[in-house]
Amino acid sequence: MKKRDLRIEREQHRREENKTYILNAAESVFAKKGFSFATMDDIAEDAQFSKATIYHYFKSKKEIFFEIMSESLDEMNSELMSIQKEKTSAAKKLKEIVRFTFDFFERKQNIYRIFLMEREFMQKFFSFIEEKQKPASSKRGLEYIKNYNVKKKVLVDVLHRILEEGMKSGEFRKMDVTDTATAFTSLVHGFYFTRFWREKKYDLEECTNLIYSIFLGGIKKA
Amino acid sequence: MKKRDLRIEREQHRREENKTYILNAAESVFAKKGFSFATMDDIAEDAQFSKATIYHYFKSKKEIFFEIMSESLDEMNSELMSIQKEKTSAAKKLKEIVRFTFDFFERKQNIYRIFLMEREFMQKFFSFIEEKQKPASSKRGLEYIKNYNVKKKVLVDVLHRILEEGMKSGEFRKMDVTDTATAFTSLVHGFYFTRFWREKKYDLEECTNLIYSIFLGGIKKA
Amino acid sequence: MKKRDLRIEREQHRREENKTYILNAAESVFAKKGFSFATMDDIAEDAQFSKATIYHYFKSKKEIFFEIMSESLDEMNSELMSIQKEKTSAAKKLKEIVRFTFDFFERKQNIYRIFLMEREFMQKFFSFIEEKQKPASSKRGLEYIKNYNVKKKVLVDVLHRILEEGMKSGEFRKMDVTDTATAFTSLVHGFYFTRFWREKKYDLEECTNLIYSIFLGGIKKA
Amino acid sequence: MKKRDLRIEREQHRREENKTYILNAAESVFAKKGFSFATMDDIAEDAQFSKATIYHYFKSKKEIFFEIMSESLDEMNSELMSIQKEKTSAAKKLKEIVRFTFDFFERKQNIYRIFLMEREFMQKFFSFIEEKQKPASSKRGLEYIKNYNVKKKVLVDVLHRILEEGMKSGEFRKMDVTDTATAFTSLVHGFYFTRFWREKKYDLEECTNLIYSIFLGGIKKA
DNA sequence: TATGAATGAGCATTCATTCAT
DNA sequence: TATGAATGAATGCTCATTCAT
Repeated sequence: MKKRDLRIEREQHRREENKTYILNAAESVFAKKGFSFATMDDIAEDAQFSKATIYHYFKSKKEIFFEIMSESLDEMNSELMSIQKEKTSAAKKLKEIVRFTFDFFERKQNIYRIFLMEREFMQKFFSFIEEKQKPASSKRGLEYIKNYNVKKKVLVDVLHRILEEGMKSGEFRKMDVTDTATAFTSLVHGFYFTRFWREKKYDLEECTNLIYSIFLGGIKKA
Repeated sequence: MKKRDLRIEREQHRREENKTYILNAAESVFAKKGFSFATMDDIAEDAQFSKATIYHYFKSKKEIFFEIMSESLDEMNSELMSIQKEKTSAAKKLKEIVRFTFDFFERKQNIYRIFLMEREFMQKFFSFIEEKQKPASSKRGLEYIKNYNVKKKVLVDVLHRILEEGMKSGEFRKMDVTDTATAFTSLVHGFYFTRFWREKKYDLEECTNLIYSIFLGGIKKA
Repeated sequence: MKKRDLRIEREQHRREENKTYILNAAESVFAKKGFSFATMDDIAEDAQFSKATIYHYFKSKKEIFFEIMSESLDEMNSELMSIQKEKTSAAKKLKEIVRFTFDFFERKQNIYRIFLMEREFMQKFFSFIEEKQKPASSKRGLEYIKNYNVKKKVLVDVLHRILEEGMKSGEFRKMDVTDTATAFTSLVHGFYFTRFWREKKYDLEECTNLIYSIFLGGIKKA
Repeated sequence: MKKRDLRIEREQHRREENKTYILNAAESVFAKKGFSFATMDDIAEDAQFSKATIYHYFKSKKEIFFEIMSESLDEMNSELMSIQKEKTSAAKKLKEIVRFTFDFFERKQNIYRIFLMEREFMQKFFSFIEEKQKPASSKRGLEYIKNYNVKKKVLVDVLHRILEEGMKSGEFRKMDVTDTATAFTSLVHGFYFTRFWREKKYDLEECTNLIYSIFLGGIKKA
């Protein structure tokens, strides 16, 4: 009995492991080539499996992509929630978020970029790719979006809560929380996005400090 | 002689006109479908020319895309320089830039998005698409990039000058100009990029004010 | 003006000619391999065009197949109608139909076989192939079927009219026309279908006589 | 010893049972989808076994198909021989054969259709499918064909004998037996084959009577 | 024995680009 | 100049069959 259980467990473990290999390979390929330029052959080669085997584990290229996005969001969410629970000032939490975000983006590279452009991407994704396919998969697309929106919500909530804390504690001036959160996100994500635009390169510490200081203090002379 | 000149001139004029038709059609198609999902057939249909004719005016899909980007940059540059020349405070100029940028992005839609993601896109574009093709076109790619960098420089310079003005005049506190310009660009572009992320939608005036106020004053309680 | 017209005409002629080449190639391939085993590569190779060119002329493998069936029906119909108009006895007309049918089948080979099994084939064809595709093409499928049924009707009508003539003229005994036509069709088509079953092979004259004699006189001793 | 025998017997029995399950499942799938559209996955799912298990019992999709055909032939043969042994008139035996055949076809549906088209199918089957494979399996194909021809012979023989009986007894007029048997088979099978062609549907009794009456009496006025 | 995993060989279809007129 | 025709090279996905446990 035990033996059997163990074997099944081991099998399942291997299955999970293989899925992970494929997901990693795919992430790397997507990052290098973007969604449409990445081919299943690329992914298969990178994962060292045959193309057909990839289809054993995932239904389609799309599914692989969504899986990657979903896992990234999970990782991000868990870290953000742990930052929010820390017992420090709101300002420090904001700074931590900036630092974590840059670090995370760096690790996740282009994947996260695609994910942030979402609506445009999704739009294209669903209205273009799916419209050409069986209506059945459209539903699947909607599921992904729903699932995805839920996860995204966490990120927004954490930010709102920290800003509220800071206003209550007097660290921050009273402002509309949503607007402020919007500006914060814009600044952080925008900094990452536009990084290739710049001549000057910033390391993690530098950019954290720059963003933090501008967001806190603005540029106006007191 | 004169007659001949006129004929050539007329011919050239027609040629320019046709190029513009195609460029407009392509812009609309790219905006709707993105670069890779847009097909030459789409563009040809939209422009009401045959596909082969498109190739009489442009060497490739890529060239069309670069042409569009290049023209957008020209338009942007001319406007930014005229803002810079205005005889108002640096703060007001900054606000004008914010407003113009949002308006411009709105008009250019996805095209500008692609353009802003540039390096990532270019990277993919050149290292990936071109590497598979005749080395000849790589040179062409480099030309595009050079031409493009020159135009981009204008944009950065304008910003630097305005910030310097503001610091000199005492409107802004003394900061590193490059860093501050970077933060400004990040905030503005980031705000535009992440717009699909948000539940709340902002109109031109609202977002101009929000960005301007955060950038000027920060969030810290004085 | 004339020149231009001629050129256009010639062009169109060439187009028609190419379509015919492809159709012939496809007919031969379908005949040899059947619908599902026939590949577009086979057809392209046989037609001496690139696969992509085939798609220039026809939307899909399916469309090619339907085109072939449709043209076959047209040919058959025009011949049957001309037989019906002849000024001979009903019995002779029947014999002519038998002869023509065998000859036609021989020329059209397996294509006609597929076409005769129709409902089974179509059923499979539409419910299986199409269900996997965009709903749009289902409509196209229906159009084909409608068009096809109309053409089929001609064949049935001709037979009915000849049998009625024969009964009126006293050549045939009074029977239900529909039933008799059914039996006739069954016998003729059945003879062709089961030909591979048999050891003994029949030439056109032999089988025409056999079928004609059995159908007219039965096997019962008077 | 005895124990061992029982175990082996039981094992073999189970094996036979499983084969039957699979064959039934396959028959149903082939009937619904035809040979090429039926996938081993379909069959495995229907049989509630894993695909690999199917391969434990049968060498290939082809083998499954031939097994089904072979069993059908056995069933048909045993019934036909029992009809031939009945002590009635040749005419009545013919009618019984018509009735049985329609009933049998109805039960076997598309399977029998495929089987009747045999040569065309086989042709495709062997010259096309097999030629691409190891020559070894070609031999296997030949075995199938041989085995199959033997079984088919029974069917032909029964018919010949009945017709001879009828001619001897004076029920039927003197005709070439082979030709007459050919016509009979053509009529019966043809009637079944072309059934989807018809608007009017016939039940078992109706079509038995129609075919019987035409075959016996022909359509000519006495 | 039974099965999940793995795969090679295909296949219909698409698309940027070139060619001939 | 303008265009219909032609095509090579992909591309996502499928499936009968084999393998390892």
